[in-house]
Amino acid sequence: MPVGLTDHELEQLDTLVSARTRVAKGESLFHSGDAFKSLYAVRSGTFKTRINTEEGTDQVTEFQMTGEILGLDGIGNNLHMCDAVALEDSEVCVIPYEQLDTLSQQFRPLQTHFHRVMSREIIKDQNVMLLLGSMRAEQRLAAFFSNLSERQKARGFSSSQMNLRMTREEIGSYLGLKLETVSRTLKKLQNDALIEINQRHLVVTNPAGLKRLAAGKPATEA
Amino acid sequence: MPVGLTDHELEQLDTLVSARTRVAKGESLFHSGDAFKSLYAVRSGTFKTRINTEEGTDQVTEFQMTGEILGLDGIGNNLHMCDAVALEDSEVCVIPYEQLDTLSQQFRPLQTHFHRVMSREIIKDQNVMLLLGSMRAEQRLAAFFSNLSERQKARGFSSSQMNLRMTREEIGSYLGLKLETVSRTLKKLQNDALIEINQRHLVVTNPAGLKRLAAGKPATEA
DNA sequence: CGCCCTTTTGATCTTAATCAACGAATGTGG
DNA sequence: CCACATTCGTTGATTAAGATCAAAAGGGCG
Repeated sequence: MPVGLTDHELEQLDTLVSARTRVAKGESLFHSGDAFKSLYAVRSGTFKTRINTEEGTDQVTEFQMTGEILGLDGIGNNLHMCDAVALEDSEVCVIPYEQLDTLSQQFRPLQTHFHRVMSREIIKDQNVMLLLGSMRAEQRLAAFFSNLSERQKARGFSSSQMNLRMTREEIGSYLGLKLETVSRTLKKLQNDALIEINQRHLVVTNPAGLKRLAAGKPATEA
Repeated sequence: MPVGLTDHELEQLDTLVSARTRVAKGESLFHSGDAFKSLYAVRSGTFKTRINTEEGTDQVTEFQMTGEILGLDGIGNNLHMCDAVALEDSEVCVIPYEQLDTLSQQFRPLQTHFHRVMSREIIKDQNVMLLLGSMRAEQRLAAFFSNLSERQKARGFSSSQMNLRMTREEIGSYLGLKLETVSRTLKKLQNDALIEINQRHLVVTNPAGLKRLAAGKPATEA
């Protein structure tokens, strides 16, 4: 976060993220249509965001882990456009948006940082569009696990071993696949010795191969 | 745009978007990997943005019409993450990002507006994710044309009749379909009397039906 | 322990991709 | 202005990937 601030400024920044909320597994942090007041930073746990279709079905748009921001889509219309649901007991920092905006006016580094966060969200979404628009099932799952693995690593956890917090159906919803396809494709990845998966426990046995597959290359070195 | 500004402030805002650039059909405004310096607002014409995959294939992420903003994905890493290509002879306003940031610090309404623009980009992308993740070909094209139609209308043009600026392949790339599928599906929509399409000339003969189809309902009223 | 949710597995069907050929439009240079 | 080349679009036949339908096995939790 920004540097070179006075004590008073730091204090203000501190108050910005002082409020915390617990969200139990299965509970929602906000719903689509709710008035937008705050962004949220995940302090612990995992969330999914879910967009509702007119048909009644819905689709997972993102999984958020510790440190990631929830609610950016609310700014546009002062309304949340998705549901945010905790996949396990979780805790978030509440970031009142008015206050963030005000502080951004005062501290340019905060503004700069915030713009980057928003832009990176756009970049991330466009990468998902790429995945959904042009990858096959195997590639999608390889990309998904590679991404999870990197995010785990960035948080100081093992990149080769983790417990998935989401069901096959949620993974499928995010990746544009049916849960049966997810299950079958996982087995295929396991047969190819890229991963080992047992229920929710994932072991990445061949990270390089997984990454190559995600990039559309054969899993075995060319 | 913001109101309640002094003459001096208005002048500054004026200089923000004073520079214009022409981009000939087929030419690029920027490329993926280029240093990010400016955002661009389309003054006239049409662009596509295109993201490159590691496999060498690429995918259209967006079509931009008059008034829409190009380059938001550059902020995150100070690097453009996509190519922007003019689909016809076009003109853009150059918005130097440094300057925009500075002015945002001074004029809160500008900051607010800019945040909304970014957030709406996120919302839009997530709607595309929904399209790519869970709609069938017919639905995707119905949604695409409904959207185009609305945007035309918002610009004061006919919502029922327009000239497409993009090829079948570009439409397919954007919608996650092959060009042959686009062609066939267009014929199907035409047979169902929802549209008439002749080369690039599109007539929406049944906008309500098209919208229903886009929403996953049957095109004919229930 | 029993119930329910999740996951796996199998058989079949549907959609869109792929391969292939042709026709239509656009643009270029002579 | 016309002949040619090139890009773009349509159409047909076939294939492949994933969806769907169905059933059973495995885990977790009250």
